[in-house]
Amino acid sequence: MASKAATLLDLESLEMAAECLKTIAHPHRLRMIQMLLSGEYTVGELAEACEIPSHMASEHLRLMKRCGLLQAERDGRKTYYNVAEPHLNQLMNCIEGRFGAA
Amino acid sequence: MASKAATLLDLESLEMAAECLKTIAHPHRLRMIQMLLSGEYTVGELAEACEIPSHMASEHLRLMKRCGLLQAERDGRKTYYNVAEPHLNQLMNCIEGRFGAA
DNA sequence: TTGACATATCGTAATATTACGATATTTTTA
DNA sequence: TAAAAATATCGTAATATTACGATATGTCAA
Repeated sequence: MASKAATLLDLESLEMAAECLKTIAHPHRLRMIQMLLSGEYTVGELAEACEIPSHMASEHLRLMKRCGLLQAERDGRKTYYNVAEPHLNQLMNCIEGRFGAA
Repeated sequence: MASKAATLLDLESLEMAAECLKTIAHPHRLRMIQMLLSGEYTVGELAEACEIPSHMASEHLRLMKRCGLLQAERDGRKTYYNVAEPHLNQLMNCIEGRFGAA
């Protein structure tokens, strides 16, 4: 536990944070993140879980990869995605704590 | 510490979560939330801190109030806003942990 | 009541996001 | 090489969001 400083973030950091949150703020993307926090999945698997065509899943994944949330690893003709940003786990815990039935 | 269940949220919950995150995902709104986590502020104070006209601050605050993140309390001709959703504190910690210089 | 102050709402133009059909790329198998 | 599978990208129409001037509402003080 380091400095639990109450310093306000500067505008530039807030803009980056906002862009990142905006990327996460989509039901299908939240579902994908939730799945990926427990392991790797292919585009097709994620698409099926979200009940969307795989080319749309691919696009969602591209956006999340672009801002550093995910990373991809190709194996043959499949692409496995996984979580690149460790803070996503904590963030998802917040969301589950707020919106989970529990 | 209750059930740290890894259950996936249903689509409806994810949609609510997404809408909430989308509301937060804006640099001025993040700044307002960060300030409000340390106490009450008026529309004018928040507007000045964000360097935006107060009628725009009012609009941002209305959106955050609408989805239950904030609540307002009028005192004379001023309106004091404060945090209504306790999870915001934890969520902001995540964001500060990720984007703070620290 | 009048004027000033603080906040809220409306209308709308500019911009951003989303979904999705069409098409392209990469890789495996026949 | 040809065909199929798995992803990725492009173009664009529909929709949503944002900023902001104009205007309205509510409150206080003279």
